[in-house]
Amino acid sequence: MEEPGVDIWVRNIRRRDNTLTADEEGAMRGVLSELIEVPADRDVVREHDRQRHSHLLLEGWAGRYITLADGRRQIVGLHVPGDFVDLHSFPLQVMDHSVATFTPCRIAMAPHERLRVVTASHPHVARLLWLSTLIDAAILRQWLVGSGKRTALEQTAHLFCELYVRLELTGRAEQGRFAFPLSQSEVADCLGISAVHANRVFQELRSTETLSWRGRQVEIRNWDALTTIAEFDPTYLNLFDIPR
Amino acid sequence: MEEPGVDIWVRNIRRRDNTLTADEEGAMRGVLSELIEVPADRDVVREHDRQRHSHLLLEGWAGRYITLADGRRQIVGLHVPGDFVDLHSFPLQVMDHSVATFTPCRIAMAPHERLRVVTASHPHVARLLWLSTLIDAAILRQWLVGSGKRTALEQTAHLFCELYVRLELTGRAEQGRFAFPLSQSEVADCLGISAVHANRVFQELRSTETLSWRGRQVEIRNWDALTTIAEFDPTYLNLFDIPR
DNA sequence: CGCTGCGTTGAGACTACTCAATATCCGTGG
DNA sequence: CCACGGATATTGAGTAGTCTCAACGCAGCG
Repeated sequence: MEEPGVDIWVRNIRRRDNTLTADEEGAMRGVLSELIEVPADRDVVREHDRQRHSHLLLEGWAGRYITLADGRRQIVGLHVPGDFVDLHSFPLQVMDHSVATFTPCRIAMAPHERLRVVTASHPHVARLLWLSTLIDAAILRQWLVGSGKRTALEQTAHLFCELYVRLELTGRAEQGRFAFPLSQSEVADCLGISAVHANRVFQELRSTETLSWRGRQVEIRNWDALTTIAEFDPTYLNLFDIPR
Repeated sequence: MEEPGVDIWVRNIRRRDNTLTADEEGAMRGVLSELIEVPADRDVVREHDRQRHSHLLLEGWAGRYITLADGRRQIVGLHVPGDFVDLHSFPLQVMDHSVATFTPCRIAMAPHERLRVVTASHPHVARLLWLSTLIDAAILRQWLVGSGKRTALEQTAHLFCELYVRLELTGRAEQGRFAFPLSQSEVADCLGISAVHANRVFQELRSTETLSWRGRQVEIRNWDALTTIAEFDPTYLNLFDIPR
C-alpha cells in the first residue's frame, strides 16, 4: 500500500530492528487491505468485540479506554500515526477495552486472516509485530508507575516526554513543538487525575517555563527540566538512538 | 520436560486455545532447557539487562517491578506457577523493569535461540506465546484502571478476584482459599498505595466478612460481594470458562 | 530469649477531589 | 462581521482520601 502513514509504520519498526529485508517489508505492507476514514470521537473498536481486523492508524490521534459502570473512564493508551491501535486483537479472542478517535483519523485495516498467513510464512515479521505489542505493554508499565508512584507533576512530565519521543520518530514533532489535540480532561483521564488538578499541573509547568500548551499546540521549553522532573529513561520505547 | 510446573503452563495455554496439537505441545515443551532454584527476594532479571533466556515459573511467587531514583517502587506484575515472568525479553532488546522472587522459586529456562527456532517452525505456538504476553498486558490495563480510577477498596478487591481466578486455574486455589506469601507492604506496592492504607483496606474487607487474610492464607468469604465491589469482569483473562 | 520484620493503631498533614462559578476560545448562523 | 452557544479552561472553597511519622504489639527465628 502506497501511503505516507504506512511508511511511518515501517520506519517505526526499522527504528527497532534494521535487519528487515525488502521481502519482509513487502509482506508487512501486504497485510493491509482497505483504508477507512473515521470522524473524531467515534469508537473504532468496543469492549467485548471479536475483531476480524486490526487497525493501523495512518493519520490522527486515537486512544484505548476502559469505562467503569458509573462512568469513570481510564484511558489506557494513546496512539499516533504509525501505531497499530489494536494489533493485540489478532491473538486475543475478545477485546477487553474500547478504542476511540480523538480527531478525524485515517486508518488501514489489517485482516486477521492476512496476519495469520504472513506471520506463518515470515517469522521475523511475526516477531516484529509481537514486539510492537510489547512496546505498548512497556508504555503501560510506565503509566502504571506514574499513576501509582509518581506525583501528578512527575507523571504529567513523563507523559509529555514520551509523546515527544514517539512523535519525533514520526516527524510530527520538532524543536520541542508538536500539535496535541486532546482536551485537558482527556489528559486527566490518561493520568488518572481530575481535570481540575490536571489544569493546575499545567499551570505549574507553564509558570516554571518547562512546558507550555496553548490552543492545541504543545511546546517543551526546557527539555532537561522536563526529563529531570519525570525521571525519564526512554529505554522502554526500545529505540536504537534516542532523539535529543 | 517432565515436571508438574510445566504441565500447568500447558494447561494454562489450553484454557485459552484447545486446538493445540500433540506435536505443537511437544515443541513448546522442547523450548525449556535447564531448571534453576532461586531463593526468596532475589532478582531474577534486572532492568537494562539483555536476556538470552526467558524464565518460566514452575513453583513459587515472583513479581515485576520498577524503582524510582528515591526508592519508590511500583510492582507492575505478579506471577504464579505456570507463568512466564519475562517472555517479552525474547522479542524485546532490553529489560525495562526487574523481576524478583517473593518466595523460593523453581524456574525453567527457555533459551531465546530455542524460542526463535520453535516460533519459526510452529506459527501456532508463536501465536500462543504472543497471546500469553498479551494477557499480561491486559492485566496491566486493569491494574492501571485500578490505580487511576478505582478506590483503594475496589482496587484491592479486584486484585484478589484476579488472583483467585488465576490460581484456581492452576489448582492452587479452591473454595475461596489460597496461600498468599506477600507482605502487606508488597501488596501496597502493587496497588500504588501506602502500606498503612493497605492495612486499613484489609481491615475493612475483613470486618465486612468479604475477605480475610491471616498468616499467609487468604480466604474469600463472600465472592459475590468481592466481585461487586471490584466490578470484576474476567474477560481480560481470556479464558473459555470462568471458574465459579 | 531477644532480635527483627510485619501488622496495627493514632494523629496530623497534604494531595488531590468535588462542586460551582466565571472566563475564554471557537465555530456557526444571522 | 458580529452575536451567540457550546465546549474548554480557569479559579475558589471546602472536603475526602490517602500519606507520613511514630509508636507499639506480636510472632517467628536464631
